[in-house]
This record gives sequence, C-alpha cells and structure tokens, in this order.
Amino acid sequence: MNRGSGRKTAKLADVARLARVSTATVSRALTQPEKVKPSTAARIRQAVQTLGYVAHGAARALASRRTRTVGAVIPTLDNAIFANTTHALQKTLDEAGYTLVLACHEYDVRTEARMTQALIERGVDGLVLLGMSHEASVFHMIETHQLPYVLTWALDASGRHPCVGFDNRAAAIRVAHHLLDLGHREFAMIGGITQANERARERLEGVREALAARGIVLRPERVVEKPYTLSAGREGLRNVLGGAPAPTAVICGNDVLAIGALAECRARGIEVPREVSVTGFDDLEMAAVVTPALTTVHFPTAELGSYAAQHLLARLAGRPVESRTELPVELVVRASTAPPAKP
Amino acid sequence: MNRGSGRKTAKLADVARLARVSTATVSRALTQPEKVKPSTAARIRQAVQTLGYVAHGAARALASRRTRTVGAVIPTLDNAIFANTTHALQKTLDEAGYTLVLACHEYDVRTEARMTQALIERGVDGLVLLGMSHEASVFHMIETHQLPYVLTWALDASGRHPCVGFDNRAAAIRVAHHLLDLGHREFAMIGGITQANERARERLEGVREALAARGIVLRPERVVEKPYTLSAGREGLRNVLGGAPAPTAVICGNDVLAIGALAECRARGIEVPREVSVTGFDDLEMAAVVTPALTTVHFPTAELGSYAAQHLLARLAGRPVESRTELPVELVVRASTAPPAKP
DNA sequence: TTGTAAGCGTTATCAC
DNA sequence: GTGATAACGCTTACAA
Repeated sequence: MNRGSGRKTAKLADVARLARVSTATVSRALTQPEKVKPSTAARIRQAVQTLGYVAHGAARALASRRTRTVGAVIPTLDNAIFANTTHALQKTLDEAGYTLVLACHEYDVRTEARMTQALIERGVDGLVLLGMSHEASVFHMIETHQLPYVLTWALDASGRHPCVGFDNRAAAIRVAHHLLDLGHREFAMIGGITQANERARERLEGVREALAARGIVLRPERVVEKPYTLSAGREGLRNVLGGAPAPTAVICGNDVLAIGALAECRARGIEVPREVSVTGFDDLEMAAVVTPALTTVHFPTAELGSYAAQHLLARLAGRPVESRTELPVELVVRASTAPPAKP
Repeated sequence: MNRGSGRKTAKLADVARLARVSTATVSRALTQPEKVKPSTAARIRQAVQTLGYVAHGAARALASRRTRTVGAVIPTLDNAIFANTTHALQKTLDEAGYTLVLACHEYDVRTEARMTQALIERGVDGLVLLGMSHEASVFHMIETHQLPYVLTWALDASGRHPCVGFDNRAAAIRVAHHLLDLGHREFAMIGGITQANERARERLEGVREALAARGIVLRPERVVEKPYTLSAGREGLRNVLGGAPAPTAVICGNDVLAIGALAECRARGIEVPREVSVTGFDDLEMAAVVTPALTTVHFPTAELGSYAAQHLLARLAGRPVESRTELPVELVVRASTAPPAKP
C-alpha cells in the first residue's frame, strides 16, 4: 500500500530526501538545532516548510521513550476551583512544551483508578493527582512505571508523596475562631460530602476541633453534608435551622453552598447578614454581591496549578524540588456580625 | 542494555512468553477478545495480571495508526460555560474509550494555531475547536492530515465545517424583543470584547438588529465591551449610565457581567430591579440569588460537549452524522419590569 | 484458532 | 557535522 502517487503526510525521510541529508540530521535539526551546521539547518527548515511536515508523535515517543505529555486526574471541571487549577496547570505545562491530558472521575475512586491506568497507557511522562485518597492500584502503577507525580489539593503528613496544597483543617479552624471571637456560640455547618471528599472532611473536622477547644459541641442536627450546588445550600440551611436556640452563625463548606444558604435566608425572610463563613475558593467580588456579611477563605487555586506543573517539570528535567509545599490561604472578612443580643 | 536482571516494565513479548503464545495472540486477546479461544484468553489474562502489564501507547499508536485520543482547543477553563462543556466532552469520550487532550489559548488565535499543531503532533485522532474563527493554518493542517473535527459553540452558515452550537444572534434578538415588549425604549449594553470573540459579536449584533427593527438606535456611549469579570461588569454599568434619558434596561453579554452590573447598582443605590438581561450560560439559581429581576438565556452547555464528542466518535467509527446541529436555548424570565413611567 | 514477520516513523549509537 | 542502522513495542496481513 501507499504505492503509486498516493500522497500521505510527509515523514522525516521525505524531509531528509528533499534536504539531501540523512534522517538522523533532520531529527537533530528538529530537536537540537545547535548540533547542526546553520546552512544545512536552513535547508532542512525549508524542506519542512514546503512539505508541511509535522512530526509523528507516536514514533517520536516510541523512539525517545517520552511523550512530553502530562496527565491530570481530577474530580470534576464543574467546580470552579478545579477548573481554575487545571487551567493554570495547562498553561504552565504549555509554556514548557508539554501537553495536558485530562480525566475527570466525578468523585469515584474506582473510575479514578481506571482513568489513571488509561493515562499511563497513553504514555504520560508525569501525573497530577488530586487529593490524598486513591486506590492502592494507583500508587502501585505509578511505582512500577517509575512515573513522576505530584498530589495537588493535598498535604501529605507522612511525607511519602510529593504534594502541594492548602491546610484545609487550619483554614476551618481560623474561620471558627473568627466567629467565636465575634461572640457566636450557636453554630451550624453545611459541608460537602465527607465520604468521598477528604477536603470536606478536613474542613468539618477543623470546625469541630476549634469549637470543641472552647467547649462547644457541634450537634448532629446542626451538621449536614451536601453536594456543592446552590439548591443543596438552600436545603442545607432549612435542615439546620430547626430547634432552639437557633444558630447565629452558619459555616459553609464552600462558596456555592454559602450562596445557596444566603438565598434561602432571603427567601424565608430570615435576617441577613447572619454570619456565614465559607471555606474554599471564592470569587471575592461575587461574595460581596450576595451579601457584605460573608467571611471567606481565599485559596490561590491558580497558583496551585502552576506550582504543580512546575514541580513536575522540575522532576522531569532532573532538577531538585521541594517535595511538600503548603500554599498560604487568606481569611477575608468583609463585615463582622456579632450574634443578636439574647432576649 | 536491559540485560541481566534489570527489571523494566513488562512488554507484550513477556506476556506472550509467560502465556506460551505468540505476541500476535496476546495482542488480539487484548483488543479483540472474541477472536481468541476462551482458554488461551484466560491464560493470557492471568499472565497480564501477574506481570502487571500495561500496554505501551506509543508503540500501539505507531503500529495501529491511531491513538484513541481526541484534542480540544478552547479559549479558557476559567469561564464556567467552557469548563462545563469540556467536562461533558471528556466524560462522553471516556465512555467510548477515548482520552481527552486539552489546550487553552486564552483568546489568542496565534496561540490557538500553535496549540492545534501541538495536538496534531501528539497524534490526536480527532479535534474539537471552539468557535468559527481560526487561523487559516489551522484548517490547513486539519485538511492535510485528514483529521476528523467539529466546531463547537459555532454554527457554520456556509456549511463548510461540521459544527454544533447555539444561535447567539437569535438569542440576543429574543432578549431584546422581550424588553421591547415590556415597554423599554432606552437601552444599554455591556458586552464581551467583540474583537476576539465572535459570540460576543453576534450577541451585540443581535441586539442592535432587533432594536433597529423597531427604530431604536443603540447609541455608542451606551455600548461598552468588557472582559467577562465582575469588576468589568460594575465598571460597565458606570460607563453606560451617563447622559439622559438614562437607560431603563441593560443587556449584558453574559452572566458574570450582569451580576457585576447589579452589584454596582446596589452599591450606588440605583433601584434594582432595573431590567437586566443576560445572554449566555447562567446558573439559574445564582441569578435568582442576586435579584429576581433578571432575564437570562439558558444555554445547555453540557449537552453541547456531549454532542460534540458523539459527533466525533461517530465519524471515527465511520458512522454517519449530521454535519450541523443547532441546540435550542431557553429564555428564562423570572420577573418582568416595565420601565418607570415618564415623569 | 494461532504463529510468523514485516512494518509503523522516530531517535540514538556508533562510526566516519 | 553528518550518515548508517539498530532499536523502540506493538499491530496486522498472511500463512499455517
């Protein structure tokens, strides 16, 4: 096949023939131009141009044993914080000549394992995972393939895995302290679903811990776990409102839940601002639009993606890197509301 | 090299040896299990298991001349609508055994061309582009590589390109008619930056056209183009507010601009609801949180991604598909405000 | 049903 | 600086 005048896409040999050099020289001219005489380099460039030659990645990968590709396995792109991190990740990779291969597992560890294997089969040179919790098979595959990787949105206490992330627990504690200092004593929490989400778990635990340290117990009927949607936030507020005394402060697991909760307040004529705190990335202005009485924790999510990329790129280049990086978060207090005076 | 006891990752030949069959049979067992006797298939499966064999994608791609990979080149993931479309795209591709390779060009056509070439070099089997406007070189490369592709967020009037998208112009016209029917006559528009964004352009043109049809001219000082950020929305509202008579209706290019504009209204004590209309994807509940007086156009962005994937998958499988698909959008009116009575 | 062997298009190791 | 040429690991006619 491919005999006769059938015109397929040009290959390296075609370029070599047209430039009157060997394929070896063309290959060098393309990947290490300094290793070839300027005049021949020019001739080759010309040939590439006229033939519209584009390298064949698979062949290149097979011979060089690397794809210049990095895989990322994340829960979802429908959460703005992950989309933002992924965007920054891709951008930084691109600047270094790497291409991003993406997979979303929608909070299913089984799916995550399958997708990770798929990316490894595709030959990614490095891997970005999100969070600490993964199936054993995932780490096993990474190990046997000697694949450089980094965990994002995670801080490994054991020091076993390279990671870059935020301290969710500490952030939650700061939020709780802020509210306690304002005088709040009746709390509620609308968190994410902790079963499949360690970040949601850490935030809840942080709040519990901070309150407990001051002798306050977060009662079960004052804690709900919800998916990160506005309607869940609304529903969550209804759920935690029953009973007396009513909570004077509601801590939400992320911005979407918080805005949903505020919407429900408004709909029910509940006085707003009541102090609502958000843990997680937030669009600061957006929060201000919804209500000025919103304390949030700002996570620099883009930096996270960029940093993850840099970490991987360094390791792929054989440069040394810190194995564990904690990025600072910022508590943003727009207005502070004390609890209503007791009747 | 690789002599002695050096243990590298297992290859097909290793599996074959262990299973006492040829590499051809292993290959078949892996890709077309029905073509091999159940008992040998089992033996092979066993061998794969014990060796922890994972296929080498590059080799596979080189031999089979396809990567089971699809590339997507989008403007950004920092816009929720594109993140949502991309998420659905990835999900649908995954279900068919394809992997997504992603690139964001941040509204730069030159970058887009470069990234498209990079994806083609990586060997994607198909390509998803966003919008109609691309450098000639992009279509040229696609053509010479005979690469299946589909344009999303675009409807090609000429019928030259396979596409799936929304009619932005028609959506804008519907919004304008809605406001006209309410009695509004003084309009302003805070749109996206039309120079680099054909969707923003279509929306602006649609509004202009609809108003013109009723003899109303959108005066230059009542039209501003802004990036899709909240602060730009706030600024935009300040920009279009000057002069008399003041606009009674403000049409915004997307939900972010609209929410920013409403924030500015509130900050300046301007009576809200004033009628603000949004063209573009919106989180319906989010809009309701900000103000009940917000007319929006809902775009089913996830369907768009899923459909784009299906289109490409069909073509890759040699199945026939419609070349052009227009997805319906929905005008969502939450509350309708007539303009204030003339003094 | 299974085996043999010829590629697939590069890169990399040598000589020259 | 440049050229031969052997890998790279798999798929796929074609044979058996």
